[in-house]
Amino acid sequence: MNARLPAAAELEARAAPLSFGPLAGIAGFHLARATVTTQTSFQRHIGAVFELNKVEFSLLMLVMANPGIVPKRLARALAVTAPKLTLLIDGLQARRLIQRERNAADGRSQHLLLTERGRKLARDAAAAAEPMERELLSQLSRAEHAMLIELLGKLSA
Amino acid sequence: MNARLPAAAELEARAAPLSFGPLAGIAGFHLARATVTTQTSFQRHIGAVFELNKVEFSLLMLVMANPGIVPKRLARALAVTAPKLTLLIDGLQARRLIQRERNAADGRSQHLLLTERGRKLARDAAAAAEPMERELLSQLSRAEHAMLIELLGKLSA
DNA sequence: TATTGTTATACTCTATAACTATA
DNA sequence: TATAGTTATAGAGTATAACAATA
Repeated sequence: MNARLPAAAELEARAAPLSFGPLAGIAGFHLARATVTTQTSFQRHIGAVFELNKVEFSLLMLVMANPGIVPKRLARALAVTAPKLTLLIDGLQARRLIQRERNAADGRSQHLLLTERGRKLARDAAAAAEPMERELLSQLSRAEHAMLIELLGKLSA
Repeated sequence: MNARLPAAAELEARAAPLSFGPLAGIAGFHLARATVTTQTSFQRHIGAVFELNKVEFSLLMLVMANPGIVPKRLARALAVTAPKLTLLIDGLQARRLIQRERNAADGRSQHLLLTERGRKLARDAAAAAEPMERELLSQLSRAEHAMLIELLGKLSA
């Protein structure tokens, strides 16, 4: 026995390697595992720094890239329900990062825009995403990274 | 205007295509989007049929492939906390799908095993995963599917 | 009547700490 | 004193239905 290892790590090292069984061929399972890695990385590079969760970050990026986007479209792009989106927008608006604007032609709908503060934070957060992706590139070559994104795109099309 | 389209779909068709902006190059964003697809497919092929959520399914697969596995290891493999795992095991045990067994050598730990019912359900659910993956293969070639799993594996390593 | 967005409510998931029983 | 697992509790995320305003 190796006395330098704590009990749990020792047991782990001795144990038979974990078998994935039928999960080995299931894309969704590997997707979920990979998400743990990207989520941890996101949290460190962006989440903790800008006090944004993954969906809030994506929301800001989409409003930045599509100024005036209507909530309905955003809800679908982010795969969140309308009530959840209302709360998300409420929160970001309370932080003065985005603002709602009434649609003059149709009083039911609204347009979303970044405030000046929101634009600055969105730019900074987008910049912080670069080292985050570089970190992932340490496990993937640049070609693999591009290939991964392409394949994932085919799945969500 | 095309009167056959409902208003929302019509507006959507007319709107500028959604720009991903900086999200376009962020693997985690595409991971989240692809997960929507795999999750929907999982729900239809397995979740609804066997009344299992994603984690319960993975748990059964891992216990099937690694009989006698200890909860601690399972918690890490599934990326769930120990308290959550307790509740998951409670639920599956109440359905008589898995059983806990005390470790004779160390009374603190336990081993997990499928019951006869659990084995049958796990086999059936694993079989149902095949058409599910075939459905994904309709959007990906077999080579792309294998490549995707390999790349995801590198991310979670 | 249908649609956009909101409010209300309940349910699940997740995270932390405190506890037990064993070692 | 440390570890495996459990219980308790609070917080966040998610889903549904019911609603108000507008079309």
